[in-house]
Amino acid sequence: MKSANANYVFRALADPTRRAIFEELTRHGEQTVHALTRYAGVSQPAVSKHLTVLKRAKLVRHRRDGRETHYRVQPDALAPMVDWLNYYGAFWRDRFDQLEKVLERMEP
Amino acid sequence: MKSANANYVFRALADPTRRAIFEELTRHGEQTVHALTRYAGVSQPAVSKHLTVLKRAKLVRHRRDGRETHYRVQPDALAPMVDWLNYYGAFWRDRFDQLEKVLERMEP
DNA sequence: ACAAACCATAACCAAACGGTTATGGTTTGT
DNA sequence: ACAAACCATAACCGTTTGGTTATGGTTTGT
Repeated sequence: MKSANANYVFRALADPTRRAIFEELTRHGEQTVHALTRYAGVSQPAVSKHLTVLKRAKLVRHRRDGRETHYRVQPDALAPMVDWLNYYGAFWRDRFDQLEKVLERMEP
Repeated sequence: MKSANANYVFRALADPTRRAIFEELTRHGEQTVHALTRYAGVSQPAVSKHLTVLKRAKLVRHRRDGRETHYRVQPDALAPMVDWLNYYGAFWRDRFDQLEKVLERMEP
């Protein structure tokens, strides 16, 4: 099995700027490269390159609309990392701690 | 909050060789550098350096015993990554998919 | 006592990385 | 029609990274 994508996902999220972009897209939804550039604190080409890396990992999708390109997260792409943690990382006790948090969020 | 360790954890696990070492230690328990070197397919100094990076992220601990050093995983150190996934990654719908897997594994 | 085993560190190297500025292609507004 | 806005790509650059070989310090076995 050993999804070749797992590598891309782990690599993509290793960089803090890339994580910040992903986090921003998660919190505030779809955004243009321009908006992300203002947020990220680096140049526009740098943001474009980061988005390319995130795209390679399928962590984001893009949608062109005229002269602007909107990016949004594709959270399913985190599956390899989640699976990896299920397997090698988290033990049952931790899992259940997380489950409690999840349930708390469901019925506040 | 923003644990500075999260960076180290994400970075450490970005490299496939390092992930392989961590996986090996998780599956087969504590091992010497020599054993890990045979497994990893790179030179012994390379393994030592990888172990240093994993140590920096607190993903492994070492225990000296005579001339050999035994390494073992410290899975708690994965907490920042688990937290991150809880927060930015998986939403509760996905969580339930995972939960099913967890339950399947619990009672086979 | 001595040779061999185990490991970490140093020194070095090519390649990858993350950033920059420059440029060009579309698209939009006037 | 034209200038400006938006984005991607190219070209470039210093630093980091992942690997190597060389070396030296402990520890073990004989």
